[in-house]
Amino acid sequence: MASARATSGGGRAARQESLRHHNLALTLRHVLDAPTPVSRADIAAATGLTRATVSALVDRLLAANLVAELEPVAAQRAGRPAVPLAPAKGTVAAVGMEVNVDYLGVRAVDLGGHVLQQRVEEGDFRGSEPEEVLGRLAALAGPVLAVLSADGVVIVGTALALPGLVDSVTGPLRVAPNLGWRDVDVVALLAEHPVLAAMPPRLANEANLAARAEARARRGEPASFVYVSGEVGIGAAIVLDGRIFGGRHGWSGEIGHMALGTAGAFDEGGTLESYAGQDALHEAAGLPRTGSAADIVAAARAGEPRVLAALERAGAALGVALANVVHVVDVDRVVLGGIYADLAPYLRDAVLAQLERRVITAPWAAVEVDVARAGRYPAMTGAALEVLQAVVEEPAAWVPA
Amino acid sequence: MASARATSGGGRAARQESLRHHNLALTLRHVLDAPTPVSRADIAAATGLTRATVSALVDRLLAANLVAELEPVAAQRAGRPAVPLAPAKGTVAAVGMEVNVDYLGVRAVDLGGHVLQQRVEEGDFRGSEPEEVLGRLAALAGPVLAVLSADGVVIVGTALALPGLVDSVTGPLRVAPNLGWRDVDVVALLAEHPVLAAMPPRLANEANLAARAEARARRGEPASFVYVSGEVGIGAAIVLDGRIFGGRHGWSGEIGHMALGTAGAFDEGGTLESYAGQDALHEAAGLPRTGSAADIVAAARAGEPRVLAALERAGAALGVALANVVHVVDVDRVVLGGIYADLAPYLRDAVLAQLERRVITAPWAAVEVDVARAGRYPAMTGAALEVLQAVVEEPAAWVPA
DNA sequence: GGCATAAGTTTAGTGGGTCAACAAAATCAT
DNA sequence: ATGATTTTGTTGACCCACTAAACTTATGCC
Repeated sequence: MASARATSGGGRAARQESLRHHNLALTLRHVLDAPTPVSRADIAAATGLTRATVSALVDRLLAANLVAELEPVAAQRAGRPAVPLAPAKGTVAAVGMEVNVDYLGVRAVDLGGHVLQQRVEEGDFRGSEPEEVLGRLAALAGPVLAVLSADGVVIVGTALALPGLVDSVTGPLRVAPNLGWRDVDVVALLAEHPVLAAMPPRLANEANLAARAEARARRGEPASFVYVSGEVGIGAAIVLDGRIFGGRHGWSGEIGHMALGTAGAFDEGGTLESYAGQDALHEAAGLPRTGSAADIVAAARAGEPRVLAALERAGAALGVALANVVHVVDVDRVVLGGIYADLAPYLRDAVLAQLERRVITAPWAAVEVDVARAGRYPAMTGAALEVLQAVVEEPAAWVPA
Repeated sequence: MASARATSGGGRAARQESLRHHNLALTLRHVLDAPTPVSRADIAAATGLTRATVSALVDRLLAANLVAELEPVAAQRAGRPAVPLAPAKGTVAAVGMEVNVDYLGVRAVDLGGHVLQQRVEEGDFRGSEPEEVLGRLAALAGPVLAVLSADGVVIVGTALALPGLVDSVTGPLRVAPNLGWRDVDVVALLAEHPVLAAMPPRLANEANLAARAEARARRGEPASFVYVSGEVGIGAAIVLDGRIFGGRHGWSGEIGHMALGTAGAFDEGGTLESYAGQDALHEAAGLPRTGSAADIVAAARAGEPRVLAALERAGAALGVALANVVHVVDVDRVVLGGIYADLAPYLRDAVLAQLERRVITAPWAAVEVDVARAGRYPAMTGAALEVLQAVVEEPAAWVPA
């Protein structure tokens, strides 16, 4: 498939239909990405299409319930008032799911990004049994899907975020170290539960999906950054112009395993995770190794010196690793997510210091370090957005003939 | 520009014309990428366009001298024999140039990838004066351009490969450590020479352009890899599905500055370049520091133990750095270029060993280590290909109305 | 109420495809 | 040799999605 693309040069023949598909997607994106409702005339002006064409396209989007007309607001200026268009609410949605080390959950999101339904269960899933955990997940998904169906919501599909390596080419979860899972056919196990049998999820890495949610939360701003997801493991995702860059198999951003080196020589020493992972942090801070992230945050807020020192050291390690990432992919923004978002006040300076010191391009393009804005459980939202992406890219498939 | 893209969602309105542009480019790519001449019917079958449409498109490409009809060869099977189509030879070309530490040169390449003209001058340009060096480059370019013009070749444009950081957004060469150049407005300096005044080159990093030549040399094969360019500095380029991934400013792949850490803690120690760069190699091998790469190759072939040990150590450092790259961008192939291509017999095993040991995804997708195949001075070829890319992507601009 | 202005719709026209029939040039079969 | 077969490339009727420009609708302003 990928090699076919490579040989043929990427891209199929464009027919008349392709034109319409392209412009339909363009129009839809315009409605979805706009911070405030837009009119047909706005879309025409922004895209370069004529108003006639936009009208025709919008009609199709309305018929498919992807877009809705709002009540006209009192116009400020002369002329016929515009009909505001916005993403349709609660008509088309996707279901994002997540299994992580200390929680699992299900979240339904519509095209406008609104959460329609949600169920989350906290717990400790280290060294858990996949069958049992996925059973619990299915139990959460059941009522969510039931309510959506009852409300007449069209469910586009489902996706599941996992804290590990998912092979996007061939399917299975290869390994999720902190769950203790290895070579688990997650889709098959979930398919045993009737509620999900008809809707097999696509799987993806937690960090990549969280980054998608973060990209959406930042739409309108420069959309290229490295998202760092600090949990028990450390994942990252590379976002370029609003698109997640997953790599050949979906395994990009595995910075937790980056070699940093310590004593002796470059070929000895630990990985980033061994310096800045949650467990390493607990240990360095003198807290119980299996504690939660909240422990560290509380201790840091209380100003405990040992904890603050541990955080500064972790921040430095993270900064070195991120400098390497910046050297490899040339991005000029880092977004701290997961536990690092909460710990940012105690980490950020150390991260910035290393970036400034090591990144050779820093004099011309300083690397900025931001805190994540996508809210709690971003990977669940991102999983839903991942599925909705299919609608955004090919709305024609969802439009009645 | 980039933010406008981000807000509008990337992509302009498609009109009827866009259809033709797209299909024209598709058809041209098919002729260019095919290992052997193709017929109109072949293109139709491969692209999904009808033969009628392909005929019309090919007529335009013929009129523009982008494609040529060859003499029919004796057909093997029944039916009217096909008219073979191939990239036109010597009708349309681009000029690639390069200034590097120990040579500079100019090379003209046509759409079929054939070298039409070439001038190379060897020398030592460490700590050189930009004005003088660029003057020499212009002196080489003069005759090349003259011959092309005399032959009636349409010159699409020029590009210049440099061993340093070129800001692709705002223009100037920021820094080329091994030339000793800093904040040089290369385009302005070259424009002072009449031959190049009308054809200002676009600038890019040497490794990125070399990787483009390598990608072309491998067309038809899986086209995702990391290209490592070992010269005095160490650069890399990330190639994904045949496209060079340059990053925000064109500064991706700066792995020479990757922190590997040595004694003490992760925040001390050296960069990859300090372990595996050409100067470091010379020093570790006990050869004069300013020697050439040929010295090392000769000594290694002679089997000198100290040299072999130095190469193994450099290979290990490179392997650690490349493992980091693989973790960040998820590619499963490394191509050794520059001096590393010549040194591959003595480095490769050490690189592979580190990759196998450190890359956590290795069990499911082993990272392969290849040797570059793009020949001598790949960045010159790549620079020309970079310019020709514009024709390949938008042939409509070069087709008479 | 009339005029200016802007949003959205209608209708004719155009460009670039498809489809099907046909012409051209070879091999194959008798 | 001659006609049947096969494949390539071309021709012309048709179709679809866009543009352009006129028209209708709905407001603000004087």
